[in-house]
Amino acid sequence: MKEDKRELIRAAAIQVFSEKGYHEARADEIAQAAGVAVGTIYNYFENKEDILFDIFATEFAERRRFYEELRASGLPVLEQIQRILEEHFSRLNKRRALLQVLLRERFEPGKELKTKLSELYREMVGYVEELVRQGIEEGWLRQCNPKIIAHAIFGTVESVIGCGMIYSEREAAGIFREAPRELAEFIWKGIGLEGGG
Amino acid sequence: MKEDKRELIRAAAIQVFSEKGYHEARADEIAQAAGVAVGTIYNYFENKEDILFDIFATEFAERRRFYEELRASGLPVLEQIQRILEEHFSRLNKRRALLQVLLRERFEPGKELKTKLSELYREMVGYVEELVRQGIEEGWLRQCNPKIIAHAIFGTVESVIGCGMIYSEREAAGIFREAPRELAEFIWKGIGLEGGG
Amino acid sequence: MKEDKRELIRAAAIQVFSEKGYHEARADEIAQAAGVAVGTIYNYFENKEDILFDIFATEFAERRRFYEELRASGLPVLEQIQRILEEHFSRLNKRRALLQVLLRERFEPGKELKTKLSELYREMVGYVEELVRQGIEEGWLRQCNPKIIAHAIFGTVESVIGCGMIYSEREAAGIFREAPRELAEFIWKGIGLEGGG
Amino acid sequence: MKEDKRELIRAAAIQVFSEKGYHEARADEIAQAAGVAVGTIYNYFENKEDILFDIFATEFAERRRFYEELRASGLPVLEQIQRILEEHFSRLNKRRALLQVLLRERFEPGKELKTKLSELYREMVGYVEELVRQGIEEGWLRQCNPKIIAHAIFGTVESVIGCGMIYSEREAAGIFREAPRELAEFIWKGIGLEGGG
DNA sequence: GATGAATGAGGTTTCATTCAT
DNA sequence: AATGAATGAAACCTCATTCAT
Repeated sequence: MKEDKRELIRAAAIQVFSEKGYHEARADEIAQAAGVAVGTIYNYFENKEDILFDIFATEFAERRRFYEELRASGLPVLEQIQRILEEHFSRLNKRRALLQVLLRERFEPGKELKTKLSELYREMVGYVEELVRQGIEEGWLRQCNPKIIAHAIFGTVESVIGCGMIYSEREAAGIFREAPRELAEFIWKGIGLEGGG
Repeated sequence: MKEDKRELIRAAAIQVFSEKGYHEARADEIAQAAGVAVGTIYNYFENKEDILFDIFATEFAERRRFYEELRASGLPVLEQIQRILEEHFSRLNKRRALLQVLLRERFEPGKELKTKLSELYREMVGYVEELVRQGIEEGWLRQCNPKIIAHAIFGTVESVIGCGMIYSEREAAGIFREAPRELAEFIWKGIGLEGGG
Repeated sequence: MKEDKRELIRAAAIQVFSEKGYHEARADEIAQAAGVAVGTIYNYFENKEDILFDIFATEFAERRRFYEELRASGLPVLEQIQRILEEHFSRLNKRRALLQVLLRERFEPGKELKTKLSELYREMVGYVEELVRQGIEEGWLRQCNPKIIAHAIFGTVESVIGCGMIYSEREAAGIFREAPRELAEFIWKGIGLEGGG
Repeated sequence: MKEDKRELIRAAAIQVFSEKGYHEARADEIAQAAGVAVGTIYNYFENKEDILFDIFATEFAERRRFYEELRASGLPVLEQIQRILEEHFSRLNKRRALLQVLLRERFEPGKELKTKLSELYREMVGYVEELVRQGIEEGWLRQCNPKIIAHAIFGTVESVIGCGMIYSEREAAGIFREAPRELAEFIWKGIGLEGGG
């Protein structure tokens, strides 16, 4: 019940943030989108920033869980990376608004939020960085700088999310359909052993 | 003379935007950073949005010129891509603030600005897309979706700029030093012909 | 039963009002201090103002009873004034919070509340004024303006209550201990017949 | 010029605060009373609290100067006390609104303001306390607790100011006319040597 | 009668923009 | 052309009060 309302507001905020951006999103709009009064928002969140932070924290908690299950799975590193991409893209359509918010606001400055979001983001990239590092050690991946490559991988994925913001709905849909396969191959060839498979 | 002052304000705005983000940047701060009065800003720019747009437009005009010279150069496609990366990274350190602004605000919504920025961004990616398309046709690059791959390339590059915002100065410096070589290899292997080089 | 709850809320309100002042006191805080839900407050009081008014009215009703008993007692005027001071100070420690509220909010404006409180306050002072007037008529007190002197007497007493708000607990305790004797002498000499006693 | 505007706003605030009390006074009302836009207030003051503090600080700085000149004057203590009362009452009519604000809000709570105002108030009373202490030492005044008596003196004076808030304009005027003489006598007899003069 | 989540009017404050100097 | 004080619309957020449970 209580969590329902909080969830409702978060969902509305994701929608509005994705349409207008965090700064352009007005508290009343979020309230209206959630079908509640403005004041209600503030019964569940400290302030507007807190909503944004909560969106990041919730999503990243979910990802963290996913990554840790994966890590515990004992699957080969390459397969783990594939799973991450699959997972990511399989949810892209359902959660486009969310991902756009994450993409757009991840460097959002403003006191502590900036620091908090940076931490979360670094942690996310950190998981992939670790995978890459293992891959190299285990000889599945070519020699490379794991941090830079991890960021590059995130970058390729994020660029596709960004397409949702600059192309028409129709065009974006096509991109989203093909992107998983295209990117997997791009990344795979980009970091795999030469001539590898 | 007149352009000097305008340039001064733009430079100040880039600095402030990169530190605080477009929305958190106050007109007064920009003025102060530029060493002029607030009112002066409005003698050279319509409004705050206009400054941001001008930053994008100026930078993109420069890139456009660069791309077009490159296109006219008749160099092999692969070399052209290399030149783009070189150009990009060789200027990264001098222009970090600018690139951070471009990265952070490129999806900035708000009426017409969004449309304008999207257009500029699409155009930029379009150049690379075209190169990739040519590369495939000419048999230098493997079969792939040029639009998606062009975005992916942009994504890898942007991800490195983003590092400047989430790591310490020291750590970022290290990343910036190694990134050009790392990314060039990543991209090259990612899109080159198998076993190619 | 019913009155118990009302009493509980009033007591909590006195506490919170004395700590934060009427305006800074939040309905939730009062509820929490009373150990009830916010809604419950509104089963016993019209609104926040009503609580404040009730605090004044209750206290003033008590004082009124005291003054009228005193008046009916037929005691000499001077003794009556002494009794008032005694009564006041003997209860000061037990009811510091209440007296601070009365002191702080007695000129509280706001539509009808102001008028009501002013009336109550005028009435209180009126009792003393009347005593002073009688004292003069009966020749026990020197010639003076009874209204002004009555206010002055109230003022001296109130100033001591105010000490509770600006000095440390320890220092205030010392003041409260000595104040009754000091003020009684001050007032007595101030209004008594010259050389009188 | 710049100070004129600040002065204008302060004066308007005194007026509005005295009519409605600090908490009921709305920023727009102050602006309107000052004949400026709301925003202008915030070019001269941090926030609403800052205006109130400034009113106190300005007035108390003035009093401090007056007290220190007096102290340096070498006048007999009793005369100094008389001068303080004279000064106070001679300005009462011109500055009724100001004094009402000071009276009403001196215990105003709210974070730091409370502490600051308490300090200022303690300092004010401290001057009189010191005078009383000297008076006792020099044998002009009877033995008494200087701190309590200083507060009592302030209390008598404040009570008269309070009359301005509970009586009609007409009645208050009469009180203000007679109060200086009445109070001076009351205080004088209250603290002077018995049978003294 | 008690509860406390929901409400939304209304307050303070910010800050892009203007314009008289 | 430069200035920067003045502007006031608009945003965030608070909190007294209500009312369904």
